[in-house]
Amino acid sequence: MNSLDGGPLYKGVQRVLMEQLASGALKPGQLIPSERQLATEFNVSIGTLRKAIDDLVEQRILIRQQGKGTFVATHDRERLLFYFFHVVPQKGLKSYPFVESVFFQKSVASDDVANRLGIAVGTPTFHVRNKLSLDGAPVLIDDIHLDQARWPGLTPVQFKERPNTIYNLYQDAFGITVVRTEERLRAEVVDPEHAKLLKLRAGMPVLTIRRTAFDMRNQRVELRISTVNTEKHEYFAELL
Amino acid sequence: MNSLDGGPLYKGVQRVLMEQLASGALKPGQLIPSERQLATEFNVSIGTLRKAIDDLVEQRILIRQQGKGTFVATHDRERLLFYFFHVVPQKGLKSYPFVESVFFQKSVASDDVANRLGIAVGTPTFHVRNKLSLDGAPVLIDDIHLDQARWPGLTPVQFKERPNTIYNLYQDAFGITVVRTEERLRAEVVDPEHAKLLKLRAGMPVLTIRRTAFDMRNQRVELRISTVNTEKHEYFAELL
DNA sequence: AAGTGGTCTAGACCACCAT
DNA sequence: TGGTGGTCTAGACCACTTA
Repeated sequence: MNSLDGGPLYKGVQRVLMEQLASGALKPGQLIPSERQLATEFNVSIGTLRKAIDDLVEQRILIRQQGKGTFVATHDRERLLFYFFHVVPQKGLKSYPFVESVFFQKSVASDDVANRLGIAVGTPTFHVRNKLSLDGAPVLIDDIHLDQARWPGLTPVQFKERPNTIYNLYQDAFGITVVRTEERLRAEVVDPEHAKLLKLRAGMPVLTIRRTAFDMRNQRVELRISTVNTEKHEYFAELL
Repeated sequence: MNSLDGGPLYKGVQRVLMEQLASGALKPGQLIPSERQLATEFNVSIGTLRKAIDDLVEQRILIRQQGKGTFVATHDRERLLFYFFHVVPQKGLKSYPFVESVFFQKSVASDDVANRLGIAVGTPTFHVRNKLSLDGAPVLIDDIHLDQARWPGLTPVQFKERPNTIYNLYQDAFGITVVRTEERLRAEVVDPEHAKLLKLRAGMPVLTIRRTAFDMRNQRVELRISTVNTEKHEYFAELL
């Protein structure tokens, strides 16, 4: 009776749960009803209900904790470092970056930015630039591009005085959760502006990462172009 | 009775299956017994048996086909292109690379190679260099390093006249299946030898990918250093 | 002790594939 | 038609957390 059907039963349950998550009816950090409760609510067996949740847990949208319950995932520092930050030292252990704001300005979408965000060229955007340091030295420049229409009233203060990660800010202030990203990497000659910030000589190679982030409804919500000095660091990925 | 226990029952079943796969008792391409059969053999319920297989299917070690059965995965061209080849055109569709052999020689492990393969410096190795072209132009140089002890009797002929992928050769000729890789990427100035092969000017930036491949027993079996011209192509990764 | 997720059972029925 | 994997049920019991 709970509306959505068509395919398998557990997929229907999954869609309903996903919609509640995407709409904000279930908020990040919140404890969701127990499996037994949900099973009776949806009028399915506990096995089917668990199967519906399994996928969401695998996508790290929900987090199961034995004895406590199932929670809606949040974007904490740890999650960022583990799943969304792929620059590591060539030697030594991964660590949290130290972030400094370079600027926050209004802009309009260039050809490249428009294409990657799926908006029209010339659409008003925010352009945020941050400098990230690892082990005391600048290693990475982030150029973040956002559609103004999707982030009404976003201010530099929010960006600069945030205690947590940027994805956490998106989640807290706008109810938008990044669940998936696509990254495209190239080797390029460093741009003069970036060279200065990274304290790199002109003409040196840098790694550029163009990352498109998607929310729970699979909409593009952010384009981030990272420029990385890979003299002492590198990009790491584990692939199946 | 089937030996291995300790944790959950389905993990035990999984370990036994995994051992049969790693030892070659179950070979790539082969149809494994049906779930009902395995369930009675292991003396577990069908649900538990399925749960044991679920993980292996997710790791793409087994492939389920409704109505037909469950098969041991093979390294065909499609799998390679989809899961182990991440260089795509900046514009247009992904395509199969055209591979040419540059050389096949015996060598000894350098510092870097030894570290990444987990062997001692100076250990005898094979060093294979291939040139890969996309859309008619050379884009990528692969430098493959293998521990001679792990690949006894490997010949250039096998490498050059192989109809399929290199991972397929490993599987057919040595019974070694690559199931997981780690990749580390940097931007570097192109090396003169590589520049010539890629028809790149000296001093241009290239993307280097250091990939370590692991088999089913989680042993390091191959180091592949790819040097990529990213003027018209790029490295693509989708991340959760 | 009560509530949660994690494991396991012993089936039934469906969808798909080969013959 | 018979065999396969895919879905679903209605429980039971275990491991863990909190009070």
